[in-house]
Amino acid sequence: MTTRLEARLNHELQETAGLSLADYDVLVPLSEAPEGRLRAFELAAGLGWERSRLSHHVARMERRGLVTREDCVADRRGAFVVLADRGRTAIEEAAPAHVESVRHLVFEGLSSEEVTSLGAFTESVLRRLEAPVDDGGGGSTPSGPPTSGS
Amino acid sequence: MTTRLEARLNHELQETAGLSLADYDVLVPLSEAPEGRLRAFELAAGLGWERSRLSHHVARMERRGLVTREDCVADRRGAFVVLADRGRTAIEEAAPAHVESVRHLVFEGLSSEEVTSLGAFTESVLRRLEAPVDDGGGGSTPSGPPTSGS
DNA sequence: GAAGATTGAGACCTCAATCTTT
DNA sequence: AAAGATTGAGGTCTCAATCTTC
Repeated sequence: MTTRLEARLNHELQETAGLSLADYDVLVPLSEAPEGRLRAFELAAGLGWERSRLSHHVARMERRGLVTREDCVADRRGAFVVLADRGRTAIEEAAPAHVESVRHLVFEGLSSEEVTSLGAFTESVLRRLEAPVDDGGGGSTPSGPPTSGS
Repeated sequence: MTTRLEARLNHELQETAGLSLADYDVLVPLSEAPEGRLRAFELAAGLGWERSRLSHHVARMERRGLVTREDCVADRRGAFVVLADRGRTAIEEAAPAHVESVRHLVFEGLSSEEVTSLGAFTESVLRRLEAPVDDGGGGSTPSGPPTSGS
């Protein structure tokens, strides 16, 4: 279900403003940041993305004129991702319809209690995902130290 | 959340039996089908996949010896996807741990009413996704017959 | 022409290696 | 050595042709 939902939202954004869902996810925090700039690692962490993914994605977005990259002077290893005019325009045009679409497809007809319990559910799954991997199926190792292998 | 959940399940399957989640999804219906054979279009429809996606994926799985393709004699346009021995072995080895993993990560601690209402939620979203796209943002078409076009 | 299937191009994501700076 | 970031390779998915058969 979530796969199809994302596909649908992706297509709507594509037709509305020529953005993918991933583009949208990148543009939102940028548009809310002071001066439309964020350090790459902060952006990646906020999105829960790998650095590498952000780097590739920003490269593609840069080619399309949605964002720019700038070197960071304070920490010369670092880089900023900066919202470009085209990016600002695109996100401002896309946002209202996208928000309404999510409301309609996902939240319509849900009571606020249902929304709350849905939120609690996703939180509980996320907690279990953060928890250390306890090997799931093997079963035969009683309680020894984790085998470092493979 | 679903993205991370899928990533986790994907990794566990990979380490358990060298399968991706998509491989698993293909192998399950095959292993339940008579003689381990299904027409490609049935398999695709059952999975909710595009034909093209299935074709690419089956090609990769065939290289790894998990499935085979056979021409259909009754309808010479068609093709069967056939479960190979390696595929049968892989799915039988992977299934128990995978099922347990899903149970643990997703359903653990949920009451049966919560499971029911979660199911109802996903169904209602799916229904809205099936429903004709009503254009979301434009708003200027009053109420005419649905435009037949794309 | 429509249905079943395949193919190639392009976008996307992950992993491991790499480079620079701290 | 560790942190920030980039790069290339390889797997994956979508879209738009294409091919064959109905």
